[in-house]
Amino acid sequence: MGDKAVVNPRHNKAEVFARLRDAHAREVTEDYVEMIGDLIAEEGEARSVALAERFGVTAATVNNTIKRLERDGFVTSRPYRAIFLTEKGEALAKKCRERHQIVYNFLVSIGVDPEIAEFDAEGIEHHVSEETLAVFAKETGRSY
Amino acid sequence: MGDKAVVNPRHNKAEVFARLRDAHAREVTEDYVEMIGDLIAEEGEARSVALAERFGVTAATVNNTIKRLERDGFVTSRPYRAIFLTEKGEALAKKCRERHQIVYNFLVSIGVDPEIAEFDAEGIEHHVSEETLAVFAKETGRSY
DNA sequence: TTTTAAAGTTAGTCAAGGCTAAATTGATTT
DNA sequence: AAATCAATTTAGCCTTGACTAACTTTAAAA
Ligand SMILES: [Mn+2]
Ligand SMILES: [Mn+2]
Ligand SMILES: [Mn+2]
Ligand SMILES: [Mn+2]
Repeated sequence: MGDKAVVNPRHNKAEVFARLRDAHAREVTEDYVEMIGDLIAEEGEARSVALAERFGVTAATVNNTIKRLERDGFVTSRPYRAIFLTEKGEALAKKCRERHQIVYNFLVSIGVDPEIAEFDAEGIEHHVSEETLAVFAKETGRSY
Repeated sequence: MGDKAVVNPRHNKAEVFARLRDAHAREVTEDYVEMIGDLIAEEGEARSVALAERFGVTAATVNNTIKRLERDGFVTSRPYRAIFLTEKGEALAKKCRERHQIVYNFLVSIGVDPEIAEFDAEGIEHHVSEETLAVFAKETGRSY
């Protein structure tokens, strides 16, 4: 009787959180390659000082992060020189820029103030699956 | 002539990322108080072992986190006993549970598969401002 | 009531991502 | 060519959030 009724274990919650932790681990990398790409496009090159200013962190923090990105094959750099994206880095930057734009456009399209959308998109983008992104893209610009 | 054209500095990008880092710092706390609340509701009490199982982390990790939550005034606990939410913890749990539900419902309502929505909502919820949340709530259930 | 198993704790390690302060290098002025 | 200034790097520190391995306590079985 009763039997603890394991009616619907559905899926392990643990899977959800494992994926969340994965997304987490990629966030800084994604924002950096995107920003490095932006800087190269806007100013011709990406310097540490510009990254530090845009992210609001110290030069030392940028240095550490760039070393990590280099280790992971997303950028190349030589001491006291500018930072460049590898092909792998450019590919990721492109993906992230497009994703960012889709999220931002979607938020604005449903009525979120553009200023607010800019804040929220910066975080949301890292947690949007391909599937959800596709829905966002499809829904954007609809007349509600 | 030219003058470097500082046409539209708008707001500092740095603000956006500062807020992102803030949201980050709150994520684990938010997921824990929500989960502790769920466990108390579902099973009468919140034990470490259940938290470890649901988050997919080790018992040691749960222990560390609970100590931090206790330090920050969200929970109380005594050695080898269950974990309880303080009023502050309950208030946060309630807010997070509602927010989580609104995000999840919204995703499903625009056509995201419920399984996928469960994954994405777990991350997105922490990056949705009050303003965006209000828009999500309003848009949910519309006929598109 | 003793034994055993499960739950919880402690100690020690690690990587990411922040910081400050000090040293170094490169670029611009004088 | 020196001197100076800005940019970058290095060293050392911190917290969070993860782990393993070993230990302790509580609860359940025998
Ligand atoms: Mn971002
Ligand atoms: Mn971005
Ligand atoms: Mn969450
Ligand atoms: Mn949640």
